Amino acid sequence: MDNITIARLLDETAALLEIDAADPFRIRSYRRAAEAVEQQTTQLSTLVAEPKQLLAIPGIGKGMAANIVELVATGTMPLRTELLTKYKPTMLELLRLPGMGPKTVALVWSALQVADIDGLEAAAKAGHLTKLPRMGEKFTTKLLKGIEDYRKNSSRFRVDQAHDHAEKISALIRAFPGIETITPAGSLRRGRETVGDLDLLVTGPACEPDVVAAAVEHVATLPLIDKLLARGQNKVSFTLRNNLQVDVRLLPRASYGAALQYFTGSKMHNVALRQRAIKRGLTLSEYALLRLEDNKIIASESEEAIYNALDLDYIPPELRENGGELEAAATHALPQLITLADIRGDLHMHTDATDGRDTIRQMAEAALARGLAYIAITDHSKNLAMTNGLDDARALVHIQRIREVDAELNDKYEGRIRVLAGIEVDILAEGQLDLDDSALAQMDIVIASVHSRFDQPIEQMTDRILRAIENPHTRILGHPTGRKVLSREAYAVHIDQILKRAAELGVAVEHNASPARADLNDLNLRLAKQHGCRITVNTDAHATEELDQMRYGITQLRRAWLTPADLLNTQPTAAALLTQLRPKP
DNA sequence: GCCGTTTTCGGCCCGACTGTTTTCAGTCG
Repeated sequence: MDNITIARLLDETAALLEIDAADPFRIRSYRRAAEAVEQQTTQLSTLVAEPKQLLAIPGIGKGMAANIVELVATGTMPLRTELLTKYKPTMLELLRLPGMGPKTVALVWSALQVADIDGLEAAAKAGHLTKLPRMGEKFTTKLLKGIEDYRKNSSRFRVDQAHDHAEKISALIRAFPGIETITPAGSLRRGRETVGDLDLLVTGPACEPDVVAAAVEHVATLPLIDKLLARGQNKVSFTLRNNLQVDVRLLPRASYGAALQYFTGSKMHNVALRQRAIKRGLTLSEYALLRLEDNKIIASESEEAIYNALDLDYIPPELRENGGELEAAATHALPQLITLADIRGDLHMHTDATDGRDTIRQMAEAALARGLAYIAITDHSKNLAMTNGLDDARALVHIQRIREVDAELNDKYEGRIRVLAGIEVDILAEGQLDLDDSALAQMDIVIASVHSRFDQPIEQMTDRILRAIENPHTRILGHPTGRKVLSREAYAVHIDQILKRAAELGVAVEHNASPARADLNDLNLRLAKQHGCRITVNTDAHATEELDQMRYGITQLRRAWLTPADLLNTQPTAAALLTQLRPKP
């Protein structure tokens, strides 16, 4: 049993305890243990013979160590087994629906014997829920919408998770001699926020037709395969334990480019490309670009050769959506897309002063190691009580500390990294910020973000954000997307008004690189560019390694055709950046 | 259930917002 599975089972147990109305602190220790297990780099299953080593992990005590030993030995543990006799495992899924917490899940179970999503939907439609305490018309409507959204999204995986799986699988495949290149294709390569399944294209000497069978055998017997779906001459399909489907194709060098092009898509881009080929007397397939009259191979080894043979500049995968990229490539008018190296600073991150894990200095040095020239430390303000958010007094002490670290590092690294002092303030219901102007006046960067749910009337939410950006201290509007309670259409109207006003005021709009916030980001970026907004891409990191999430932000920016000039934090220095922000009042 | 001790048990991140209330429980961040 691997750490991920142990963590999942502990987390599930926590959820079941919640439904069982157990001691909240006991629940929390199961959650914390799950997190701790997930972060471990060594497999705990190799440590169970030495429980002392388990106890060394913070958050794992005697009881939890016994649980882990039991899990590894038997696949389950007594508490979990006991809870599962009282409740159904499908109830865990109900907790993922908006408005459904442990109390409500327990209620519909005891009152209606409803334990899964289909049953809940039926009960809602039949009007059975309104008979229950605290559940009325509005709740039912919202719930049905939530179920619809959940079904739409639950079969897809977030890009960062898909990326991690791709890395893990690739490492295992690469262990086979004669494998040289493994590239994830499909929507992952195009930089979509979510992917349906994972396409891995593999090539190298071991993939040539006469020897490929051995490599196929290696792939079909990988240890992480849950269900083997299909196994052909050069293709293996399987699912992982989390139901992610993986298609691995082993291809000879000669047709690798054509295959990469074909399986990267998108479908619409490929259709348009094949039409272009036919007009030129050529035909494009997953094997090669051929001349129709004599089947002569024109190009197949590389994507560049294929695009060039069709009189096109090379089109980066992120643009392949049939959204004008073919026309632009034909006239040498493709934009010089932003790259990770263009990003010089990151303006949104947290430290151990609130809900981050690392110190100001650690964050700064990690940023320097990633080639950044400046960062802003922007911890939470007091309204986010659960994060230990800063009140005015603590915020002022904190920026004092930031300035000290900035001075120290400025000396130590000769100005190669600068640390700006900031705060991420919360936007309250009436649109006011939750710290005093006198404190905000001391900050280099004030990010105003909504943290509550987007389920109040949308006009009210729009109004709330508009008021917040009118505050002259607001320099950046943080992660404007909220949670996915809104329809795309309603969100478009809402964000359009906000971005228009932000552009007028000179308030920058944040593109949050964290994949957890990726919903609706494409709309934000398109409209922001349209309105001439200043855009900044930030990680919102809570630990040093989360600074690496910048790469996901970059692909989304590339998908929106953004160039370095479209972004604020491509400015070379902190001083240059500050001149680009809305002036302090 | 974990932790750090006053080594035996008390403390453990808290407050805004919603819907259905008629004074608040539940969810969420």
